Order: sequence, then C-alpha cells, then structure tokens
Amino acid sequence: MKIETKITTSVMEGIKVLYGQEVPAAQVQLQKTKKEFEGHLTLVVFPFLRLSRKSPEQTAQEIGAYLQQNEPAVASFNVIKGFLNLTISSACWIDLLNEIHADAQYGLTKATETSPLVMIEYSSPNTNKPLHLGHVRNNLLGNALANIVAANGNKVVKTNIVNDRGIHICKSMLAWLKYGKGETPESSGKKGDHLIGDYYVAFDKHYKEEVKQLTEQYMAGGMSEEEAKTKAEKDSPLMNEAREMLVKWEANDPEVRSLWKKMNDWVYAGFDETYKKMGVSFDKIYYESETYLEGKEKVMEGLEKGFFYRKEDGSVWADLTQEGLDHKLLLRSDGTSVYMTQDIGTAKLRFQDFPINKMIYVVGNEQNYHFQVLSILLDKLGFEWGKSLVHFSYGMVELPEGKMKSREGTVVDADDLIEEMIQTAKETSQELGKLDNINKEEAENIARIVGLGALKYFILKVDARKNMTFNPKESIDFNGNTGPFIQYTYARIRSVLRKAAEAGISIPAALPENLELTEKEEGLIQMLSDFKAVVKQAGEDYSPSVIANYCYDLVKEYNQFYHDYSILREENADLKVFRLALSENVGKIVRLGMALLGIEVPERM
RNA sequence: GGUUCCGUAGCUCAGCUGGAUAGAGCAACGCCCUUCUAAGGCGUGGGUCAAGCGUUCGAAUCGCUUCGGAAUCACCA
Repeated sequence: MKIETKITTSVMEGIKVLYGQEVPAAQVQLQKTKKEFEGHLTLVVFPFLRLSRKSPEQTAQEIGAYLQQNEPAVASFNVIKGFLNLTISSACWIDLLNEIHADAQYGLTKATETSPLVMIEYSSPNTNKPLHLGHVRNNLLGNALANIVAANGNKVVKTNIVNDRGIHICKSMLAWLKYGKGETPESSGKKGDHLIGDYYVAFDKHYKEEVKQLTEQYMAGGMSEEEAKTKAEKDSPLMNEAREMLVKWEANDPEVRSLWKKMNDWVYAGFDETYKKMGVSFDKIYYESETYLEGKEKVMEGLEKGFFYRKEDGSVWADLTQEGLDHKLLLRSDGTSVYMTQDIGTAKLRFQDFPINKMIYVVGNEQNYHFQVLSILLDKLGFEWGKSLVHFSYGMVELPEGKMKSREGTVVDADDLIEEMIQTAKETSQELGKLDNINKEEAENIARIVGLGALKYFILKVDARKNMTFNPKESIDFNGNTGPFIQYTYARIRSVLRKAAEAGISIPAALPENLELTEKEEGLIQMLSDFKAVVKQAGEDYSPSVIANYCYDLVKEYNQFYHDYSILREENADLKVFRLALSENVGKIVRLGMALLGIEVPERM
C-alpha cells in the first residue's frame, strides 16, 4: 500500500480516538515536507482545530504521538507551528524501492480492451512550404501528449490532417511550371518540401513585382494609390492563373491533378524525413483533398434538423448566440465549404474509421475560437465526443524581435535547426574530449541524441499555453536545466552500473531492509515513487512540461547524492547494493520519463 | 468593443486543486577533479509574485477591479 494512504488512514483513526469525530479523507492534507525541515511528509493540522479545540501545536503533538505509537511507518515526528512533520522509517523506504525496482514500467498504465480510445491530431502541415519552428513545437507537443495519454491507460490513435489543396498549392505549382525548368529534388539535391517552398516564395516575389508595376501603370492613368493597388491585385495575371488552376484542380483536370500529385509527393518525402528525425509518427493520415467535401453532407443534415439556417443568398449559417457566440458561416453562397465545414467532415470520417471516445486537437492558440465553435457544432450534430473535445492550445514561438515572418526571412527552418543542434552537440563533445574512445558511428548517434534532446527539452519544459521566445543567436543551452543535463546524469548512472557489472556485483530483487538510510537517499526514493502521480497529473492536465520538470528535479537531486556519497567505493556491501539499486531506478525513471517526452537517453556521452 | 490566454529575479522559466522564510537555470563573482563521467557539485549577490480591493487562521495561488501584453471575433485556412 502507498505510504500516504497508510498514514491518511491512521490519521483518520487517530482523530477519531483522540477527539471522537470522523473526518473525511479529503480533509487530511498530507504533503511533502519542505526541504528546510526534517521529515518526509507533513500533515497540516489547521483543519482539525475545530475538533480538538486546542492550539495548533498541541493538536499536532497529540496526533504525532498517536501516529508514532500506532503507525509502524512513522519513525518520528516534529512540530512547527501547525505543521506536523513525519519521518518515515528506512525499512518503509527500502520496501518502496523494492516495489519500484520490481516494475520495469513503474508509473505507466497499460491500456486494456475496454480502455477509452483517444485520437490525437497534430502536425497538420501545408504542402507548400517546409516545416518551421512553430511546427516543431506542435509535433513535439503532440507526440509527447500521445505518449502521456497512452501511459495513462488509454488507447491512442495519432493522426495528421494534411492541408494538401487550395490556392497556396496552386501558387507553388504555377511558379514551378513557369520558372522551374523541370527541376526536381533529384536534379537540385534539395529536399522536396524545401524545393516547393522555394517556388512558393518565387511566386510571391513575381506576384509582388507584377502588382507593383500594374499599380504604377494605373496611377499614371490617374488612379489614387489605393485604388490602383486594389485593381492591380485583382488584375494580376499571375494570381488569376493560380485561381484558374484551382478551378481546374477542383474539376479534376488530369494535367493539373498529375502535377499536383507529383509535387505533393516530393513534399511528403521531405516531411517524412523531418518527422523521422524528430522521432514523431502517425497511425493514420488524412488528406484534406479527400475530406473537404465530406462536411457538406453533415451540414445539410443539420440544416434539415433545424440546427442551422439558410440565408437568402443561399449560404448556410449556425446561430450560436445562445452559446454567447456569433453566427458562423458553414457553406458559402456558391455552396462551397469553408474551414469549419471541412473539420466537421473530417470528424465524420474519423468516427467512421475509429470508435473515438475522446478527440484531442493539437493546434495553436490562434484557433481557440474555431475549436470553441467546432465543439458546439459537433455536439449539435450528435457526436458524443464533440462536447468534450480537447483543444490542446499552445502558444506561439516568437523571436526576440517578434513573430517569425517568411517575408523577412526570419523563419527558423526545422531541418536547419535540428542540424545545428546536432552539430553543436558534436562540437561540445569534442571540446570536452568525451568521444575520444568511441567509434565514429556511435559518436554520431550520441550527437544526434544529445542535440535533439536539447531541442526537445527546451521546447517541452515550458508550459504549452505560454508563448515562448527562441533566440537563434544565443542557441540552445547544454548546461543547467536542459535535456543534455538530464541525459548526462543518465549516462553517468549507466557508467556506474557497467562498472558494477564488470566487478560482478548484481542487484537482488529484494534489498535487505535493516539499513540506516540518509535523508538524501530516502528523499530520492520518495521522488521516484512520485513518478506515478506525475504521469497521472500530466495526463489529466495534458501537460508534458510537468514530466519535463519532474525529470529535472529528480536528476538534480540525484547529482547531489552522486556527489556526496560513494557507490562502488562504499565498504558496507549491503549499502553498496542499495545505492546501486537506487541509481539504477533513478536511471530507469529518467529513461521512462524522457521517453514520454520523446527524448532518448544515451548510454554514454 | 466582446471573448480567451498571459504578467513571478537582469534574462528564460518552475511553483497556482490556498499552507511554513517564493524556487531553478542562464548571466556575474568565488570554491571543488591523484576518488564511480566536472555537460557535474557547493557558495555569494539578485524579488512590491503587474497594481489595488476582497474572501480566509493563512493568498504568488481563489474572486472582483484596474494597468500592460498576446490571440481571436472573415463567404482565408
């Protein structure tokens, strides 16, 4: 049984014996004792003063004395003001460590047949440009969230909805036709997504030039600047050609479709490479080109049932004023669908494919309103999970000078960033002389693990809701509260364990219980056991950062222990084995925790 | 203007289901490798928890107001 549970029960019994009254378990506030005080667990006695009718100190004294006598887990206690600090016996901690040691997946709950099915949508790229830092945050959060939800005993389906159609794709296609001279990823040596991104930029450049020239022309003809510009934008042959291309695409024009497919395939090959490097994956990918028509049917159904209404011009709307929101367009007057309609359509398809109990959308906070509306609409349309859909809303990644702007070339490219991080990791290792006795292949792998670890942890340790600043000039740190710091501690532990194995020392399944442990050691076991609650909390709050911060706190604590105590040089054989077991389990929990974040840990670095 | 989110050390962030003297990292300065990995450990300085009022035995945490910042409120996605 959990130590907290045991003590809570004993406190309730004690209060009944001492003051003759029952208290609910919820009133027993047990918390971790603050570092500056002696003890492991602290009982706040203020809520019991009504019952005892005594001073806080006296009440705490009485309860403490009762516990010491009647609860074997409590070795001693001290009272400071209204706080009863309890010291738990070493035997209890060793017992707990044995329990943790016996469970290779400690803290994680496996899904069963009857577990709820949670679908998580993330990534959701456009196929007209490569992934950037904003996508990186999305992907890392989505992937970590999927791991965390799965670790809480849910079945998880990871999904990606690719925005593969629309005017923006046509722009890239047109630019490639006009200026590409048949360039391919093979011929240019560029990744497919970067190649297409370059043509998107090229379109933009030519379009702007065209508008500028036309505007000047019209102004020479006597128009005001504003008028001329509006007309120029409307008249731009390039843009009109792109629009025509979109119409042809929708009409299934074979030539346009085949070009579209060829170019999108290049992009997907590029994306796959980036996804692979980041270590993210999907169980099911939806393409907007296949789902964008699906929503109409659902909307028409809603119209028939009277949930929606049609305006004179033929457009279809939802009246959300009852919910405190506005009217929302669902079908344009020409009958074509909008973003919201597509999301309804995607929901329909997904529900056909999977018996979803819960849906989580990992999408930036600029779409908070969209998902508020989507939730209401799906609920109205009879999706049971509509009302409780989760919009996992995360903040923007900003540069010190503000938002990333593709026009100003300040977008931080995902591939470049990953490459830089790995390069920095390699350089750091070389400077520190860490890779001198390691073959090249392993050294490369370590640099990859550490570089990615630095990047991933940097992003995941921050509360997802917050906007975050990324300073490319200062580059991501490798010291302090960072991924490499945690990885380094893991590598250190593995090194000690290797040496122990070489010396023929093995860790028994059950450790001897008659050891006197230090506060540091007991505190570490307590932190290890917290992992279970941390995973649960991260799952309930949809918060990867909770895991990240826990991992940091744990290794920080371990590093102090490592510095202050000998492990292999400890003379008492039982104690030596205990410390090895403690180290091994710290390593295990760090590995499990980091794995939830999608971060690998190296055996050496 | 309506709605939502954010505001904690010079900088980047924890802590927020109310509990003890508000914590880390970075940056600065100083100390610790003939001892298990110094990508480490220890120390020093650094705070009106945006401001005010309220609830409470107790507020960074809850409520209200104000100020500051962000997002959104499209027949774009």
